[in-house]
Amino acid sequence: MAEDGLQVPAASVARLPLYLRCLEALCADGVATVSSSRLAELAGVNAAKLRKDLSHLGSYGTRGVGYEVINLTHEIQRELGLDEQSPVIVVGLGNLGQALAKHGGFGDRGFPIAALFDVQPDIVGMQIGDLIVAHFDDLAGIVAHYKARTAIISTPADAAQQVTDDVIAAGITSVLNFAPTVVQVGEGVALRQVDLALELQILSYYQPRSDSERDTKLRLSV
Amino acid sequence: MAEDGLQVPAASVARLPLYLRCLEALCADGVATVSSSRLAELAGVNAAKLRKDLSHLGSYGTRGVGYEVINLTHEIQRELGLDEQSPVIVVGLGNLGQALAKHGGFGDRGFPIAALFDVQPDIVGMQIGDLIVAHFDDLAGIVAHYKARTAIISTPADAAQQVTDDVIAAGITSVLNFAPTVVQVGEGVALRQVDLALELQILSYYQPRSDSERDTKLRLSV
DNA sequence: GTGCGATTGTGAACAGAGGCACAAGCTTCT
DNA sequence: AGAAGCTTGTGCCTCTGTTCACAATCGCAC
Repeated sequence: MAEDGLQVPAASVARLPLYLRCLEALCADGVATVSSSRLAELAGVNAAKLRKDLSHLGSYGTRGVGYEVINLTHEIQRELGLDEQSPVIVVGLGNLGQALAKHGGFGDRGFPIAALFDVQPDIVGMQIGDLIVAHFDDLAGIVAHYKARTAIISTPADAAQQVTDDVIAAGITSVLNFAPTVVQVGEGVALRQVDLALELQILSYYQPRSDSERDTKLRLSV
Repeated sequence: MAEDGLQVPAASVARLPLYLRCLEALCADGVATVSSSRLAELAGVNAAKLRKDLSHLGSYGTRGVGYEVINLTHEIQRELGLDEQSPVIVVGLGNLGQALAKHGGFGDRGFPIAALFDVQPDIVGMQIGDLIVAHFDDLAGIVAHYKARTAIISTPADAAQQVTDDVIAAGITSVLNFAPTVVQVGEGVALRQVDLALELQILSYYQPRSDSERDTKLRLSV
């Protein structure tokens, strides 16, 4: 099935970066070869699922041996389009936005932060890390200059949709939304939404509760 | 099917907080009643799916009319176990941890931050928001005192598993892990993992790419 | 060169989630 | 009271995703 060009299932795509992170850890430990069962254990998934996920990007394992760590790393990176750097902008530099801007994990993984935007007078002009916060009015030119394709939205909820529309108009094609609201994007724009408080509420359901009509049986989440 | 006590499907549970947030917005706008199609539009989901999700917690709609906003809000809160406050601790107060600690969205939604922990001498004792960062050695007593059940882990990756084991030993039963590594928990502990860089890598796959063997057809994510 | 233990890749069965479409049931209007 | 018009709740079908289990294949030892 190698090189068939057909799309990888969304569920598999969502796990590939996880495998990648595990592979990088193995590589750092000097491990040259890894079996599906070992890698699956590290990633916390079923081994057969991992093999099927990897099979979508071709046959890069060796039967009887396993996967060559470096090789598999590169294949996943290629499949995800991580072979080149992709500059990212951050819009909205409140607490969370500032933390994201200072967070080293993005640049390390091929997503250097190219520019920061806000509209608040006390935030525009502020230095965060190596960057100065620009005014959102200057969005279009800066996005074009850095060829940024991805935007992280960490504005208040009521600004998120407008900001999303604006960054898309400026040429952004991927949006990662941290604002606590649903945003809509048109065709051809990829979107992921992360809501921190929402995660806690989901966890809350799985809390043991003996108080009321709910049975006390525990259920594990993923 | 009301009050049947059977578990709500995980996919539905993950959406309930989303509906809750939309309902709160409607309530703030003074809307008293909402139809499944309107609420689904706000939440960005299919109306039939929304109705099915809600049906898992009983019949709280009125045919021909819709759902009473306040009533439905309370039913979802009850189902998720949000009727009482659930104190949360944060472990690891680097950039991200500090932002999470200062983030107002948790306390507003029933998850007051009860205590902060770190081990770095320059961070322990620091004031963040209203709280002073405690040393992780004092974990057990503080968790017991506040009856905290949920921990947010925002430590470096290499500390995450040990910290997770420790907080569980101290009585925590829900873990929200932001450290960029997979952590394992035993039976009876709920876990969710959020990795920010991972989200960008997933988005990367859906970027239009004309460079290589990949077809250029766009695929939208959720 | 042959056999053996290990591991991949995948067909097939299974489970879970999603969505259509419609009957049931409520409200309102005449 | 009866009819009309909505909207919910849900049976059923489809599709996606997961898991099992095993044949195919590899490296290595002898």
